[in-house]
Amino acid sequence: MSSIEERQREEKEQRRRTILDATESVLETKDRDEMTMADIAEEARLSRSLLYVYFEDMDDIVLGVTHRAFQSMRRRFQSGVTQHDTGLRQIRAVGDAYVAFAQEEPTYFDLVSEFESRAADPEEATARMRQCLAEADRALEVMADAIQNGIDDDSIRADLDPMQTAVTLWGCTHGLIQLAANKGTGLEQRYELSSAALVDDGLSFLGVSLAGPPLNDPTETLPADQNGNAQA
Amino acid sequence: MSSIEERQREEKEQRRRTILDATESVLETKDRDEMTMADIAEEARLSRSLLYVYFEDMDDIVLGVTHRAFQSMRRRFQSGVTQHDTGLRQIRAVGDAYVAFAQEEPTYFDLVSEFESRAADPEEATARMRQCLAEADRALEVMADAIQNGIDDDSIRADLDPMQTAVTLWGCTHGLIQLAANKGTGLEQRYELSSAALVDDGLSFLGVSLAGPPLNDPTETLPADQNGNAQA
DNA sequence: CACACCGTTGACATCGTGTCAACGCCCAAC
DNA sequence: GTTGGGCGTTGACACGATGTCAACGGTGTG
Repeated sequence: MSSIEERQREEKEQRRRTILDATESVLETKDRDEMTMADIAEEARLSRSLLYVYFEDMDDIVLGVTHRAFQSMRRRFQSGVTQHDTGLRQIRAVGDAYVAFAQEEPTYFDLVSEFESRAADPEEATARMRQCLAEADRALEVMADAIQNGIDDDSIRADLDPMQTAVTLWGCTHGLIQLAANKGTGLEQRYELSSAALVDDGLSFLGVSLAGPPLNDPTETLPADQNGNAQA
Repeated sequence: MSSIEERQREEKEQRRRTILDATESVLETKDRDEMTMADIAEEARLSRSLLYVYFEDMDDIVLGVTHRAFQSMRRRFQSGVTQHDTGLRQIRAVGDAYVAFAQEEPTYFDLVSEFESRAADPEEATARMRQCLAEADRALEVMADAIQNGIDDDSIRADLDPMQTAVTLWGCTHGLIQLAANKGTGLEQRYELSSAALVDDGLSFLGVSLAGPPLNDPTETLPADQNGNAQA
């Protein structure tokens, strides 16, 4: 009986994968909000009702694909880190990996974007949402580790908190790529700015602050914020 | 007859404003994708059909409110710039203004976020979409001017292209605030990072690169990208 | 062989959207 | 003052998408 249950588990998991695969296919040609349950069902060659057996609703399905997206992203980050020596180069490799991720898997990148632009309330998140958050955390850990490496090998200034800096870089890089991807064509023809150069130079720009020189008194060159604190 | 036509124009414009006002009210409690035409009509005390006389569809209405959002944002940017002297302080003021914008008018900020996350195809954009793009461009001009001021008064390094840097800062700042706003509570309890400190420190972090020192050879400290070019 | 279980499906009720014909009101002309 | 046309306004309709439910069929079990 265990083998039967096991087979049933496997078949169930296989069908789950089939649905997610179909959803990915549909998302390659259609936008997320113009995709319909019927589209997914047709692509998966299943009845529409069956989708509701394996997933709560379309949000749930999309979150399943989003989880795959975060996995792919984290793997790219790790791969980038392991190919470089100094911490600064490692964190730059993460940025380049993120750019490649957005270019080569635009569907995944869009899902990550959408996930990031939605509020994730503390602990009332759904199970599949938590999966995504966990994977995103692992990606952040990879970045924080690289930053710590940089602090240790002196390629990154030591007054930075690794995790806070990782979050900062993640936010900046994401915003930069998203802007270039969506408004890039418009910017290119209005201001003669190449999207590729924009993000590459942008990553270098961020790198300056990582290695850069707020050695002792940043308030001298930069106005402190309202609270009076200037840097972590 | 001109007075009659004029009155009709005014009434028409007034009704348009009424609809946009109602939409804003609804958006303060409901998310954009759970808002319905019936909600707007009820809030505006009009019949649902009438909405289609003044706007194409809900996207069109939302774009109208989005235009207001961009206007408010640009005004805040300009106001921030005029209150400071050096270019570096001006651009920092724009960042602070953006943070205040996101905090004090979260509905507007969400609309800007959504607009930025959608692809704006070159010249097949709708009229109201172009209005938003134009307003965003004006905001970018404000930033670029501030950066140019900084280059002129030596508070910002001179090897930066003002417009490209404006776009870069805009993307980074937006990504940073969006991340803090949506994932902030989660980050606070998992890593003891305050959202406010995250964005404030993040802005300072960006300021470092603006004033910072890639004076002659950035390729020495930073790995060049695939194309071999390092900085604008 | 009969029964029970589970995966699967078509059909239904509900809701949101966009359109259309019809109604009523205001102004102009006769 | 009465008639007619134009315009703002509305209820009703058709369509499409969603989520649920009862019913069907095949497989393993007693």
